[in-house]
Parts: sequence; C-alpha cells; structure tokens
Amino acid sequence: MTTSWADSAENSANGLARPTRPAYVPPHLRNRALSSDPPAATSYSSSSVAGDHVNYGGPAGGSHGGSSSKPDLGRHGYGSNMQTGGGGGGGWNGRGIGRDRGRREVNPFENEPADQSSDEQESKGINFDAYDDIPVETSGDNVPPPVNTFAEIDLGEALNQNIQRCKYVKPTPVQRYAIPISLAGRDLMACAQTGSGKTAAFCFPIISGIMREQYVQRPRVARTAFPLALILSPTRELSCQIHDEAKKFSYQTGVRVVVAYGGAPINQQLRELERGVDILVATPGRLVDLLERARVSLQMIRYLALDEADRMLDMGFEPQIRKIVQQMDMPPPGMRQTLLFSATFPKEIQGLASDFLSNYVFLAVGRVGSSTDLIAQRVEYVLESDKRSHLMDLLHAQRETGINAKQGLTLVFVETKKGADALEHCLCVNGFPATSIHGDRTQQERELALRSFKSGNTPILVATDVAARGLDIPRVAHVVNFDLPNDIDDYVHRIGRTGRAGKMGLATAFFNESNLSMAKPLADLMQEANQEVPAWLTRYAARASYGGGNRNRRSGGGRFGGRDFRKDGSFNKGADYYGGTGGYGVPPGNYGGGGYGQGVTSAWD
DNA sequence: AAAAAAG
Repeated sequence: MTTSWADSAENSANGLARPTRPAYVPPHLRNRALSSDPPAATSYSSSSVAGDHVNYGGPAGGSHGGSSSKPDLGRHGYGSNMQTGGGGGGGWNGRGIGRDRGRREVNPFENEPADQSSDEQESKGINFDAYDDIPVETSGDNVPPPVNTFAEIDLGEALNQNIQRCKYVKPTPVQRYAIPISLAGRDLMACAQTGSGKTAAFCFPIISGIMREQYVQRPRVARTAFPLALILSPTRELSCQIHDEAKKFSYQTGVRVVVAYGGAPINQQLRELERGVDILVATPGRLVDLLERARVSLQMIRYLALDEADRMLDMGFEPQIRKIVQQMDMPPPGMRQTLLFSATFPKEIQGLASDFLSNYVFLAVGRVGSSTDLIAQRVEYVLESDKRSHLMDLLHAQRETGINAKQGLTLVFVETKKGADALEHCLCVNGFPATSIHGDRTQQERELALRSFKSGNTPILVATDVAARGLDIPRVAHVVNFDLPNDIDDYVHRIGRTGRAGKMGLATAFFNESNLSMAKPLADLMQEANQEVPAWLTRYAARASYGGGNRNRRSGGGRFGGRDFRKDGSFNKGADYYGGTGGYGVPPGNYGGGGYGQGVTSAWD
C-alpha cells in the first residue's frame, strides 16, 4: 500500500491507479497528466519535513480497517478541465482553477483592522505561557502523533501563507493533535477548551485536503451544488464566523467557501452556490431547505465537520442532523471523514455521535479546568428582585474602577428572550449603552447588535443562549450570568466568551433559590478551576438532593467532557477523569515528535 | 421550561 501521494501521482500518471484509491496530481502536472513525463517530486519536497509521521492518503502503517478507506467518489478524468496557468512555483498553489468565472477574489486580509503595531501582540492575544502544561488524552487505534510547528506539516504553500497572514506562529494544543489526525484521514471526536483554536483545527485539514483533490470531477446537474465539505454549527452567527475564518484560510487556494443560514434572503445564497462551492458552512434549517429544493447535494461530501457537536446532537437538533447526515445523499461513515468538535462532550451525546463516526480517534485537550484558570469566576447571592440594581451596581463600579477601561465589553446572559428585551430596555433607560441578541430579533437586528457590541459602540450585550457558544468576540472582559443556565455545560460555554486566546477574563454569576440544581455542579466546577467557592454555595451544594434534575454527568470529576465514553463500563469504571490507560499528560517528546516546548499557543479560534 | 433552527 502506498502511503505517499507522490506514489499515487505516479501510478495515476501511468494509468495504473486502482480506482479504489484517490490519486493526487500536483496542479503543475495536471494538464499533462496523461503524458509519460515522470512525476516530479520537487514541487512539494521542500515543505514535507514531517514525512516521517504525517502521510497523506492514509495513516502510517495503515493497519486499522476503515480509517484508510478514503472515499472514491467517481474521481475519474482528473485534469480534464484543468487550466492552471502554470503560475506560481508551489505544486500546491492551484488557485482559481476554472472556478468563479474570472471574478477577482476579495482579499479577506485587506480590511483587517490595521493593528497599531504596539497593540498587535495584545490584540492577537498570543499568550505563550497560559497553556504550557496541558494534559492530553487520546484514544483509538494507532493514533497519529502530534506536531509542534506548522512547518512540519505540509499543508501547502498557499495555506501556509494564509497562516502567516493570520499571524499564527505556532499551533495551539488542539491543533497540534487534531491536524495530524485529520490529515491522516481519521475520524475525530475532539474536546478542547473554549477559545483554543478549534475552528482552524478542522479548517486546515479540510482546505488542505481539498487543495490536493480539487480536480475531483463533480456531477453536472443544473442548479445543484456539490460541496466537498460540510461544516454545520448551531447558530447563524457562528456559521458566519466560521465562514469568515475559512475564507481567510482559503484565500488564493482555489478552494471556495460558501455560507448558508436562515433569516437572510435565500437568493443571494443560491447565487453564491451556483458559482461553485467546495466548503459549505451552514445552519441545519437552511441546509435542509436547500437539500429539499435540490439546490445542494451531499453526494460528493468527503469531509463533515460539526462544530459545537454536543449541541448539534442534543434533543433540539438531533432529528435535523440525522436527516442531513443519514437520510439524504451523504456518503456513509468510512466513505467520508467526520470531525466533531466541542468544548464539552457529555457521555450520552458521545454515544449518539459514534453513529456518525468510523474507527475514530478521541482527543481531549486541556487539563481539568485549564480554560477556566484564565477566567476568574465569582458567584453572588442575588434575589430575583435585586438582580437589576445589582447588575447596574456592577456596571457602574466597572466604569469607575476602569476594569473595563480599555474598551472592555460586558456580555450579560439571561434565560429568556423576553427577559433579554426587558433588561436591555432597563439598562438603556438607566444610561447604560446596551443592545441585545436573541432568537426573536430579526437576523438584521442580531447582526447589527453583534457588530455594535464588537465595535464597542454598545459595550454591553444582553443575550440568550444564542450567543453562548463559539462566538469569538475579542475584548469581552466580563461575562455576567444574570440568570444561571440549568446545565453546567451551558455555563462552561457562556463563560468561555471571555478569557479567550490565553487572556484573562472575569465571570460573575447571580445565584438564588431558583438555581438550586446548579449549586453542586457549579461549586464542583469552580473548585476544579481553583476558584474560591463561597461558603454559602458549598452549603447549598451539600444540601443538593439526588435526582433533583441534577444529572451530574461528571460524577467522576470530569471536566471538559474529556473522557472517551468507549472506555466506560470496562476497567475504567469509576476511575478519575483522566485516569485512563494512557495518553494523559503526554510527556514532551513522547511521540518522537520532538519536545513540546514552552509556549504552544497562537492560532486561536 | 427555554433556546435554537426554515418560512
């Protein structure tokens, strides 16, 4: 079995390729793929430093079934419609291959806020010390080893340039592990703390993979788009954010990214789809709509990524996700690569998720409480009737003491949409510049509110859980849980809107008798995160009755969903969170990949 | 019970 795509290219060029394996043809060879020219190995050799442990087209050793069976989806006639202009040196730079009908690609880096260079370090939030000593658990067959630098992974010249343009210096911990696993073609279930660079972790391998294979011939059906990759997320704003990121990563790679979500006119999205799509980022509802109109087909999907995967598979979303993944025309597990990411991953959801996966690698990055180490957590006992005035006291003090002096933003979570409107109004009336975001507002209003908040124009945002997950809003200095959620995982995601990219953050929660079910999980979480737990909360926690709606999923002391549920029920029953058989706290160099080094952070989501 | 996601 060949493991390098140079070999594959050679086989293909000689017309000997078996149809069961994908064959790579470097762009500079594509328009003469059928000639007898020997394939030159020069175009990529310079960057394939890590050939010893990162092999494209299949895992090294290739001994585990299923994992190497990359889909072969009618890939014939490669090079048939290729017209690379011979431009560029790198064999990877297949820009603009017959796509987009000559339209000039907008430079997504152009309008980047031209950082005041003194502030650049600050704004990019590269904190190289914050994640020094991160425990990692991997499990699964034959797990590909991590890398320490982007340079040792051959992602392709164009993508490397974009990584530089993004000013990512080193891969973050989750990226160090997840990218090689994905590049090896393996399915992946990954848990990593909020704000640790998950988006890039799944985007890089997908973009890189498509760059290698964009010669794939797709069916020609009028008005139907055939994306090669699908990225699903639970909210429209998160899909937009992922789309924006993916656009940057795929600039000048020839890989086209399109976003589709509800609440916005569908026509423009349809036009974008008609211009061609490689990676489709979508929310479930709009995607189902597009599938039912047959404007999108999933039959060519080779990569499926679910962001906030546990949320996507919980009660509200599961039927829609099953429909998309299992009841339309998407290739089954093993014929596609599936990547699931979240900061939390309850066991029961892992069970559901395993339906979508084939011989997957489980990855948990982050020591107990590692994310929340960066977030100072406070809990205050506040009666329902005192919440508003208490919040305004906080905001007022904040304004005085200058905790938020540097344009710090405050994100206030409430339980209901009506509550959000009411609180926003109350704050505005009292002279606090606030706006709000929730599912009853129009999409236009939602996006405006988010922009206004991000820009600091209205530095207070009142939000429902629509804003709890994934949104990357720099400079959120303070998250207030005006109403606590009923699920500790939701709390983890909410406070994760601050303390991102290695920076410090503050989270304040208002607790009262209506939050009794949260007393124990909250106290446990805070303790794990080395936070001071008020004595009154400890008393509530001790009193917390069994079964009172408190399904404490982490009775093992678990944090960040970091255990592979496949280990449950066997020898590990009742063991501590990371007490498994190995992989925990991987010592530097254990994988033969060189030292872990000191700072390992940089490319945050 | 609530929120999100199609119109």
